[in-house]
Amino acid sequence: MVMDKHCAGSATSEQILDVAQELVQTRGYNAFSYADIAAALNLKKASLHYHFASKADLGLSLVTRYETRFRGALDAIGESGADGAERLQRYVAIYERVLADRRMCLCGMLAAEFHTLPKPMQSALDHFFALNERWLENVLEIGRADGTLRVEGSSRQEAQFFVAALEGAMMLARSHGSKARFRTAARRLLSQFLA
Amino acid sequence: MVMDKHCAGSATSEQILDVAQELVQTRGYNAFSYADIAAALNLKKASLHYHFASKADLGLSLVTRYETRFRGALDAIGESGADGAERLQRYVAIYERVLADRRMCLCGMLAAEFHTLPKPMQSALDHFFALNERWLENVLEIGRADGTLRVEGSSRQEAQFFVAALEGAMMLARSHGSKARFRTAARRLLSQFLA
DNA sequence: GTCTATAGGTGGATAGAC
DNA sequence: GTCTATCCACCTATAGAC
Repeated sequence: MVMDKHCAGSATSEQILDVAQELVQTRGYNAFSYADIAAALNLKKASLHYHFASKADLGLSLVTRYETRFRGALDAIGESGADGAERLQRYVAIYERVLADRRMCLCGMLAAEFHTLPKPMQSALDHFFALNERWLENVLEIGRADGTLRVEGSSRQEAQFFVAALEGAMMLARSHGSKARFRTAARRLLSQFLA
Repeated sequence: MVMDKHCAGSATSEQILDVAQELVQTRGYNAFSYADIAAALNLKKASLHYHFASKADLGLSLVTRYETRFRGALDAIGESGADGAERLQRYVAIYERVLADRRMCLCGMLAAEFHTLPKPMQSALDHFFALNERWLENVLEIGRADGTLRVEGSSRQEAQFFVAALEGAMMLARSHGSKARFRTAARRLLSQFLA
């Protein structure tokens, strides 16, 4: 694997991203600091700036890495040759995996803080959601064609609704401290699309 | 009208709450400061502490006032003698009114920041959502009884799903800067319940 | 790559004059 | 009720030694 300058992708850089991601998913971008990360990794605050010059850089790396991983999961589904219904179920399964104890979807959390984020992060977020919606739109059309999904009306709008409902369910389930609550809502959402 | 000590409910206190509410709805609890409010009202930071001793007090007042107003709107619907479908439509209309330019539902925004909030605010949030879900559950049962709503399965779970979908739609519509996007999702959600 | 030290700013909060 | 003045903790970020 090729590393760029500064060895982004180094073990330490990845650990920083791991800790930062958990912090953002549980507390949000505006509620975590370099001090939190340094403490978790037994480093000093200043050392973090070697890997990510500014908090904005760190935040952007967070979103792009998240999207890359997410895209990988979507690609895996696409290459599986599954039918529409199976693809949709696996999409929901990705969200369930993302949602650990008190973790919200990284991009769902950042969407709440949207207007306080640096521009590059906002653009990356737009890109993430556009990717999701495009992918889902395609899945809905596949399912409509193969008869495994019941999709009435615009598949574009249905895809947007699907993402919104999932993110909302995650957010509210989290404040109730209940992963089960998310699962119930997710299955409820899924069931209305299954033929 | 009776005022409590400190004249909570005074003109200035209400103005502080108004500004703070807009700030929380657009930026979140962790991304606004007493300095922001002071600047907007041409006051000094220290003066704000006369009305709200701490930021936690201010935050709590924000949520309780919001719930009181929300409850007022729900009561008005309840006393109207409307059928189930009309009640549900009016519930969605409340959310549409809440959503100004870049404003998210106050409690939806705070739900994202949940684990960083002082305990009293967390309890107030739980209370708000419990109120909403109870009220909605009742409406769904009314609609099922009068034949104006199509509700399959547990009305409790359907009510939770309804709130989650609305909040999620609001959050994502906001990061796209489009109120229209929320309306589309809201109508899509409504339509699946209308008989 | 990580450290110490520090700069420069902002956060919420308090004391006391008016 | 609002002000000035101040406190202290914390923030992001930088410079330079090791």
